[in-house]
Amino acid sequence: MKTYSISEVAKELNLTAYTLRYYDKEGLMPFIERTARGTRLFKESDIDALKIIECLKATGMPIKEIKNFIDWCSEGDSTLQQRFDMFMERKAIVESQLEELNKTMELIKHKCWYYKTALDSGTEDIHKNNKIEIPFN
Amino acid sequence: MKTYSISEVAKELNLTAYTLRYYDKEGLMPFIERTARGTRLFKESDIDALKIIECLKATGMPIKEIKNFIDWCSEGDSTLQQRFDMFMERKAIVESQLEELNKTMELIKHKCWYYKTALDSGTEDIHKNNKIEIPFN
DNA sequence: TTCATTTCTAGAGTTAACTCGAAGTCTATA
DNA sequence: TATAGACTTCGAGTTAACTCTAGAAATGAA
Repeated sequence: MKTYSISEVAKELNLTAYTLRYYDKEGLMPFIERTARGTRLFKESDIDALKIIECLKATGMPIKEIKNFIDWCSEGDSTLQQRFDMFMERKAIVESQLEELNKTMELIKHKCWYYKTALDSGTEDIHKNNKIEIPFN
Repeated sequence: MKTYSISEVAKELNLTAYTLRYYDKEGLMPFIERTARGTRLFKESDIDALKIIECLKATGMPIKEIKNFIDWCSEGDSTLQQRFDMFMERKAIVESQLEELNKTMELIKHKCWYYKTALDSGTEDIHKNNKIEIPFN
């Protein structure tokens, strides 16, 4: 079975080897095998697991909570409910993050328009005293 | 003109007074007026400006960069182009954040399905050796 | 008037997530 | 055989963004 070195994995996941060792130190990678000399050997399935970890990080989950999930995975079927609940909770969180980010986008777009019209007229004063019609707010 | 105390503003924006003072210390609020005794007096327009600051923070912009923008605002029309460019750049950044977050959502949804089916059958083994058809990946 | 509450500043402390340096080992090539 | 480069651990250092403490001063209610 093909294995990968820490720097190969780091490159693939756009992380550094330092970061991967830090994750290991924090208990996120109990499944990684080692050579007799202690060098980490990453399998394809380990890279997949790291992608899940990156996914959870992307939802803003702190590393200590991700570790709980990893521990549940090691404990087997008795923790299926916790793991399901966790992902359902994450889903709700990402939904509200998307909502928030869409609101942010609307405001940013409004500002783009605001500065575009200001640039066109040469001054921000165009937006004072109702000198221009505002299409949205 | 109605004014607000620091704790009133903190409450409205879901921040703490500590955080607002920290923003002020970092130069994000050069426009806030003070009483003769030094107490901050927030106007409606100050709250609006703080909402823009929160919006920029929501895009992941660090406070030092937000300060640059605040400084440009104080400099007047000569910085309109920089400010326009900045918001256009933020727009591109939020677009890619939305894209990323949508991908994250897909993976999370997949995991919800994965654990739902595992729970239904009582074991995660259902997902080993093609025992179940995977609708997406 | 006394007591609680709120404000202020300066500066110290906290936390998460890296990020790196030092010192040592192992392997592959010149 | 030596020497460059990748790997290891341990522990220290960094950074951003708060978060709080201390001590002083003002304000408002009982």
